[in-house]
Amino acid sequence: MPRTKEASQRIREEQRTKILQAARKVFARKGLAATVDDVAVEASVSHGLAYRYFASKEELIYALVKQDIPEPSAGLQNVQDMPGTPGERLNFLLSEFVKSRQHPEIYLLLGQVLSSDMAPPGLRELIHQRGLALQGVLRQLIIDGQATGEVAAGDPDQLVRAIFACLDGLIRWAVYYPDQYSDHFPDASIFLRMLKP
Amino acid sequence: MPRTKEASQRIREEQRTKILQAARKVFARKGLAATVDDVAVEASVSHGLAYRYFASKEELIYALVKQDIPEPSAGLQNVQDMPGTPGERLNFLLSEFVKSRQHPEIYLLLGQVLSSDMAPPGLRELIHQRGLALQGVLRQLIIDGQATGEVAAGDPDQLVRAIFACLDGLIRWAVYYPDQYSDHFPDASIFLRMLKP
Amino acid sequence: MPRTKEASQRIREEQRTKILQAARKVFARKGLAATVDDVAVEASVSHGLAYRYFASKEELIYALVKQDIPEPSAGLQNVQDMPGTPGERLNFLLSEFVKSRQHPEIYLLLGQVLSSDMAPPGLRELIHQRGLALQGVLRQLIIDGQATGEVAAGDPDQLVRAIFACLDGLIRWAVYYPDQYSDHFPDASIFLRMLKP
Amino acid sequence: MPRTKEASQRIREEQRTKILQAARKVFARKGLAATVDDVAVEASVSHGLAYRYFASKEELIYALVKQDIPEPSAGLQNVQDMPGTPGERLNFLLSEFVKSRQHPEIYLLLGQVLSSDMAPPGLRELIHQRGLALQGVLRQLIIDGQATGEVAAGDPDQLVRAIFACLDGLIRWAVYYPDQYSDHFPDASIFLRMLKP
DNA sequence: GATGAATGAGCCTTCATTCAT
DNA sequence: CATGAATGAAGGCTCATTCAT
Repeated sequence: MPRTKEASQRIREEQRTKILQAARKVFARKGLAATVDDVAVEASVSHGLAYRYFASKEELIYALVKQDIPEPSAGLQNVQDMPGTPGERLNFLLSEFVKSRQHPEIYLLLGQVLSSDMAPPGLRELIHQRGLALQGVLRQLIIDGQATGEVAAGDPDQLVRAIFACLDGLIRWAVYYPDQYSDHFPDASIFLRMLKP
Repeated sequence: MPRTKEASQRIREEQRTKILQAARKVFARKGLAATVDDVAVEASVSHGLAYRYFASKEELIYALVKQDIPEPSAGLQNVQDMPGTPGERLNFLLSEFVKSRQHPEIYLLLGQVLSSDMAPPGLRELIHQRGLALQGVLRQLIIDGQATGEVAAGDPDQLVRAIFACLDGLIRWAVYYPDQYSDHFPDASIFLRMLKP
Repeated sequence: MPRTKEASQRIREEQRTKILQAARKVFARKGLAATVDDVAVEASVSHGLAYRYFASKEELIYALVKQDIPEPSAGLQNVQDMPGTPGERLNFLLSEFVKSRQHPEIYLLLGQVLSSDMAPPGLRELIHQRGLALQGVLRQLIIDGQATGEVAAGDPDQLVRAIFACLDGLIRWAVYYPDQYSDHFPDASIFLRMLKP
Repeated sequence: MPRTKEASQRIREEQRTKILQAARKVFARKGLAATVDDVAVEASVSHGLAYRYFASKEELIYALVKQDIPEPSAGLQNVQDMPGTPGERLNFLLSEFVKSRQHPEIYLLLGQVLSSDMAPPGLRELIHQRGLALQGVLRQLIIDGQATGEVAAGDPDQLVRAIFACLDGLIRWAVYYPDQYSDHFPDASIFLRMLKP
């Protein structure tokens, strides 16, 4: 008597999730050159099983990024329409961003995709687009903040880049040296200080 | 008539340099998973020749990092003993650091080494050590600066990490999007602003 | 209420037959490299089920060939003892052979076994033996026919081989280009012409 | 001092030829499912070397068929324009065909490509086209021969198919049982007999 | 000093086979 | 009886490394 449809379905979802989580950890840390077997071992399954869930290593990476990459709408579009001064909204956006990181590895992963030449085609562009979207929102908030005097004068693009760099670098170091970084992950105030007039 | 000892020696050094430069460019951009042949093609030599200068790919990477990583003495130890206020020395140190980057790829390379699992053993530790050394100097200057009121109050470690993150991230983005970043590479002022009281 | 022994038995035989028929179609067309799953899909069962009826892919192939290969007695031995002239018996034998092909795929399958290196050991020999048996009968009839003047003179072995080649090749083409071949499958007369004095 | 250009070139051609010959033997006998390693072992080289000469197993097969498949012009087009009666030209064509086979395995190989589903795309069509071309020439000669009374009456298409079947099957058996077949490979007369009026 | 032919270890992927349900 | 989740051996392919010239 075969397994019930529901049991089968549940197993498939659990395993898929387990493999994706293993892939996140492995690819984020070791780079996309990590082997499917690395992932399988991390997930405590055989590499063969990974191929029942993902047609190829490339598709596994693709599914992982698609699942992990923040939705562009997740607080970006509507931040613009929130009440409060530009400075307050900026504060909110960065705070949210810093707080929302359950999986800092995600950002490492995105970086790996950007820097690896074996990334699935299209993914690099997607990540780039998402980055630009966030950049755009930040940029506008900064310009608005400069108008109200809440943000220091200066080239807004350079300020945006500095923010991005902070985020990128801090996340990176947080993953590699979790002992020293994770507990005291710099809060949003550090970014705001850069923008203080 | 055989080549003179000197000519021979000169050729060896030129080739070695050519290969190392090619390796820097290739490994920094493609990651350590790039092939020895990629490097050889970039250097316009045969892959076989690379093995006459470096015993293995690992050793090539090792030599490259050893050559490129900033010497710990190169302005670190003695910054402490320079004249001027802590704030002035801090300003000087960061300015030097930003200016000194002929090869921003070096920093990408260091990041590749940190994130790849095929890096020569010991290199990760070396890079980490150098980072810690720079961290230490920065940290002390910040503490001193806080004492003189030139630097904002706050956890010095967190400030150091923010600086590092900026450096790391900005360099990374500068390499990947040279059009947008290289010309206007943020100068030291952006870091100093973070530290402003 | 459990199934009765008889119903159970009937189901087993039906399933077994279904799988064997699927296997014939699949292996004959795709070659022995076709997968067990190909067969299971063709039979509309799970691949797991195939293993309840056949211990291995090899055994499935073995059972299939054993079932499909013409029995050596099926009209061979007794053709020799039939009444009529050798020429008449020859005519009868070839006509029977051409007519008896419900499953031309069988012959393709035999060819696949002969040309694949993953065929169960012994099967090749079996097929070869059966071929030789048929050859022997044919050969004797030809020799007898030559004695009576019904068959052209010449090396009987060469004539036998020509007949075999015709059969083999025609069946093959009939399967691959059924539109052009099946309807007008050459009848026995074509073979007889080769033997005409 | 590197090898001279000429020596390198010569080696490359020799090795390429050696690998292609090994591939012919292996693929013709074992089917396209034979491994690249089978080919490499037969050629007494490493499998890695095979990949320096052919980008993939598929391309190896493709190159092999392209090299081995008889040119359509190689005696087909011009047979039509030869002097002599249709019967004489038919005789000539078939004799040439039988004689020209240095590598009877070629025909097995073509059959393997037709019956395998892993054949490079386009190859099947090519082989089919070549077969049809030969068929067309044969068919016309037979029709002409029937007009002059040199060839037996009957459906020309059926006669063509019989000829093809003989060729196909005889070649097959010649390869599998070279002891019995190769020495006494049926000459063209056997085919002509089938066409005798 | 320099080249590129050659090898084989290792990774991606498929599929025969097992087994829990 | 039947299913499909799971495993691992094996084959396609890449690339670090060696070595004859």
